[in-house]
Amino acid sequence: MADEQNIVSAPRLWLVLARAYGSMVDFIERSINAQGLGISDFMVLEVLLHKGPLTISVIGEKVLLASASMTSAIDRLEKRGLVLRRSCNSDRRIRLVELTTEGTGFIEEIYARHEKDLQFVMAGLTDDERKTMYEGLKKIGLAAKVAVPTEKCKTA
Amino acid sequence: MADEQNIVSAPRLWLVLARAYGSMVDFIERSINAQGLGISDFMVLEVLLHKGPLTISVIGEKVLLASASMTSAIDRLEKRGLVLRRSCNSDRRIRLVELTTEGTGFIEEIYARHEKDLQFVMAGLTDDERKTMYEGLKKIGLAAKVAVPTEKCKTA
DNA sequence: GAATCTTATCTCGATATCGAGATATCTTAT
DNA sequence: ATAAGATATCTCGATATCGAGATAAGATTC
Repeated sequence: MADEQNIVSAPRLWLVLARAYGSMVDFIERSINAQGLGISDFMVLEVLLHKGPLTISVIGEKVLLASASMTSAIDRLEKRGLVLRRSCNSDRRIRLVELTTEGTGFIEEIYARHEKDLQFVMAGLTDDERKTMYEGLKKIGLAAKVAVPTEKCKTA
Repeated sequence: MADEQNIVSAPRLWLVLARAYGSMVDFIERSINAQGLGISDFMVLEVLLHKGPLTISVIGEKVLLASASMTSAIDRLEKRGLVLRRSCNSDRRIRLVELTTEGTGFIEEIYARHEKDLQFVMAGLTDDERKTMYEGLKKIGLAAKVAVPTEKCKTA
């Protein structure tokens, strides 16, 4: 089905996209949960590893967490000694979050495995396929972000 | 970046996949939340609409919810009068869940809009692109489901 | 410099989800 | 028929997340 000449309908494509995403998340979680780390906390650490110290709200934008969720995420990581909050003299509203030495080693090792895992899962894709998927997914993501959903026709 | 000749790395492809998924979920939620319906509840109703009455565990497999989550999902929908649980004589462990008349009308209307929304967001994709993405996403999903994450090298 | 607006973070209460375990029922082997 | 195991659902407690509102500090306007 949906093989040779059949057109892939939007709902079918969305379904397979959602399934692929779900399987990927499961897969990634299986690797990460071993260290007692959730995906969100992992993403926070990863951002800090690759971008250096950042404010809580900037991290939140990168990992797509609301401010309330960020507060507890950083709380969790701080309690485990993986990050620390540092106050800033020039702007005292801000708390700059940075990895501790322990946190750096921790996330470096996990991320290295994570990257290998991703490469392994995507090994079956040719460069052309990757390119097409990359562009297509970007198109979808952008369209979804900009689009306004169909309104219910209200009689009022 | 990642344009003409550059190879799309696995992490980049995963990132854009995750972003596209997130934007799509937001988009779909914007449309569905208006009716005070969450994505999971929407999916439950949708499955019932297209497959007819099903047991709780079968629905759970289709919408990827754990049994505990299914119990409360069906509770929510039943409380709103959109579905009902029917006991089964041939197997009294089972509860067959079916749409009420009201539930049927409700989900039919919402799903029609949902389908239009999906088509709109994906309108920019050619048939070839859809096909490649469909196959590629299936590959990724399958690989992720089968794969065993890299193990941490334990010294024990 | 006081009033007002904006921004960054935190607190609180509500919710969806899950894992583990309880219960009831069905199935199978003896 | 009975025991043992499998299956379907539910209950309970824990968790991550969010929205709304509180607080504090910086920025702007008069």
